[in-house]
Amino acid sequence: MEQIDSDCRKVKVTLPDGSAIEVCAGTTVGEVAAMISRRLASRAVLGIVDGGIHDLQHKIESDCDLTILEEGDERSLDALRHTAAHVMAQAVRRLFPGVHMAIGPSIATGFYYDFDKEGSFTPEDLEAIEKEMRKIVAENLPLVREEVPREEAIAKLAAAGEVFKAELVEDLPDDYVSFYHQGEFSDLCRGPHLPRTGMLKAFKLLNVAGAYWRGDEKRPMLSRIYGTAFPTKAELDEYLKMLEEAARRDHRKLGRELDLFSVHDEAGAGLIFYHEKGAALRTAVEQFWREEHAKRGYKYVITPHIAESTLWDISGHNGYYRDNMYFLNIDEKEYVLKPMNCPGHILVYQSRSHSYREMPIRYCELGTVYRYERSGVLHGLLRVRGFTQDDAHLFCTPEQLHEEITGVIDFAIFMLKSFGFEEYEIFLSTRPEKSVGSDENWERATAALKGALEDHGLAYHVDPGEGVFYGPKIDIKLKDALGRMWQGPTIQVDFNLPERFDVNYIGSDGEKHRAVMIHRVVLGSMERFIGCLIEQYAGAFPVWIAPVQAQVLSIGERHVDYARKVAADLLARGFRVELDVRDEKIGYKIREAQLEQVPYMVIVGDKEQEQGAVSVRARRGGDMGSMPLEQFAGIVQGLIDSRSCEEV
RNA sequence: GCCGACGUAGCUCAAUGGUAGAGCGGCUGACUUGUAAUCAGCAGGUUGCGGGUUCAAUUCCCAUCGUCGGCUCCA
Repeated sequence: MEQIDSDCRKVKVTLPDGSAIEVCAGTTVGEVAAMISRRLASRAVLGIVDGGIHDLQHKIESDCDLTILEEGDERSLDALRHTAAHVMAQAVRRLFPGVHMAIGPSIATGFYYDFDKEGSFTPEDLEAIEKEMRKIVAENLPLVREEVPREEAIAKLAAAGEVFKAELVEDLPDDYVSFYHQGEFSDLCRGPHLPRTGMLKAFKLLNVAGAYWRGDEKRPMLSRIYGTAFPTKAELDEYLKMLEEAARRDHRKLGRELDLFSVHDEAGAGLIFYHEKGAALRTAVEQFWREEHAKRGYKYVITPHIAESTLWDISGHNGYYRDNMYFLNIDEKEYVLKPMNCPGHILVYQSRSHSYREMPIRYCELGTVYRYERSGVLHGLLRVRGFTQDDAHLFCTPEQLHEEITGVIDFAIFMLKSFGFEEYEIFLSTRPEKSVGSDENWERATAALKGALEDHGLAYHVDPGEGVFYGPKIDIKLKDALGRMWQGPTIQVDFNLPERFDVNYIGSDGEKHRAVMIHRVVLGSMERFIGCLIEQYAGAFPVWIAPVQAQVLSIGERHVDYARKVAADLLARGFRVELDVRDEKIGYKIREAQLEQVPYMVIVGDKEQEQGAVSVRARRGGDMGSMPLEQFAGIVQGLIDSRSCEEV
């Protein structure tokens, strides 16, 4: 144990095991680690001081709880990646001296750094940068924190031409800002960081991309390099393997391989053509959707795809949504290809008056809408220009709002669960600065949304002020194979359209009252949902939605008639069945059906033909042996009825 | 839309300025098949589309459409 200077001010440091040591005020976290053990000193990377994460060079000035984090600790991952970002920036500065740095944080999957560079980085540049990074790691430079007065920092950065960095400091409220130095490199940074560059063991630069400074398209376009880093090579390799695995699950790849859908240059970007199998999948989902809506008191309506511009003047879309709309000119009149279903549903509602006794009224429609999306954002099925919303509009009294919202959230969660989605995130967006509707209504609706989430015990994030101008909303975001989030179900309260269209009901007092409207989708859109579904199941759909539920395979020529009979029987029972009587070996046919992820292969040869039976092979379980056709049909029907993800 | 990469047979990918090739798939034939690929032959391309440079362009340049990775926005 180190000698403690007896006349220093003593502070008590409590360790996780409850023991405490006394050290002089000003002792660093790293020095405390060294007092505890030599091993800890060599492995320590960071310290948690009273819950806050700090560098080893952080000075302890008062009594505190301290946890020393060792290399590999999950809680040090952010710092590790942030350090990797600095090392990358240092490498870039060495190789491209004229380049200025913007911002370089750690992110959920790694880190990035934005640079202002003439031209952009090439893949060869990335290799060179990575090589230089390894050199910097080998140099094992210590990262040293320095506090600098704000104004001095701004002057220093401005003098160095680091305008982006200077701007960042301008926006910081503190009197002092911190810099981290490693060798010849220094960077404005809040920290914390690993103690030395040598502790960076496993990293990889992944790709380059353009990114606007501060995400603002009016500001300069910077070059962003993405990379990732892990405590160990094994973890990095595992992550890279996961990326490869994700690429295999990519719905665009599977969509082609499984013959589900396509897009065509001739037709235009972002427009989806469902092939027979994709359509079968979608139809299965839709059928379930319709049944569940009927059960919950929704009434299906059908509205036109185009409507005169005047309708969109009333709704206001012609103003604020115009950039996203497609227009048609017919007989010198302007028509709009509908970007939303709401005005149509309102017209249905408005076609006669409604009593409070009828409320709530729930109209639903699988309504296909078209929205202009900028070319750069299109993405397979997940972001398209023509899509079918699984839409519904609920008209209710203000008093019914809470119950309706609760019902919708319940419904949305039920739908996600039915399709095996367990991972999603919920966002509640509250009133923005510019909005319509009374304080009372906003409060009531926001409370209803919040209350419904809490009733369900659902964790959610609040996006303050991120609501739409017409009302608060809940968004549920689904993850794709790569973990990117896509908005699926959404529930939006609307105070605007009821005003614009004068949507009302007759109350018990015989007077007209303003109805409240809820827009909601419980899947999102069919396109996006199907896309997520493909990735969710990696193409191996549960039997109840599988495009082909069973494929009948004949062994030889003399079994063709029997195979046809079996297939016809299964078809008649309502199953989705395909027949393969090609002149091929059974192994070949099985392989093909297997690659297409058909849940059940029904194999018929001499034995089956004699016994009037079928031999069943499951895509997962393999050979299930011979059984009467009736029995097989029963198994499949059972799985369909229970919407089971498990297979026999 | 912006930044960058990419676009060759249905699919996956070769061909770095000199007449475009493979595997899989497709078609035809032979084999008559028992639980993840039988063999042989044949067909298939105005190299996304349009310009330009060149004696000559898949290859170099420009423009355009599309795809991919991001930025921004949204179901």
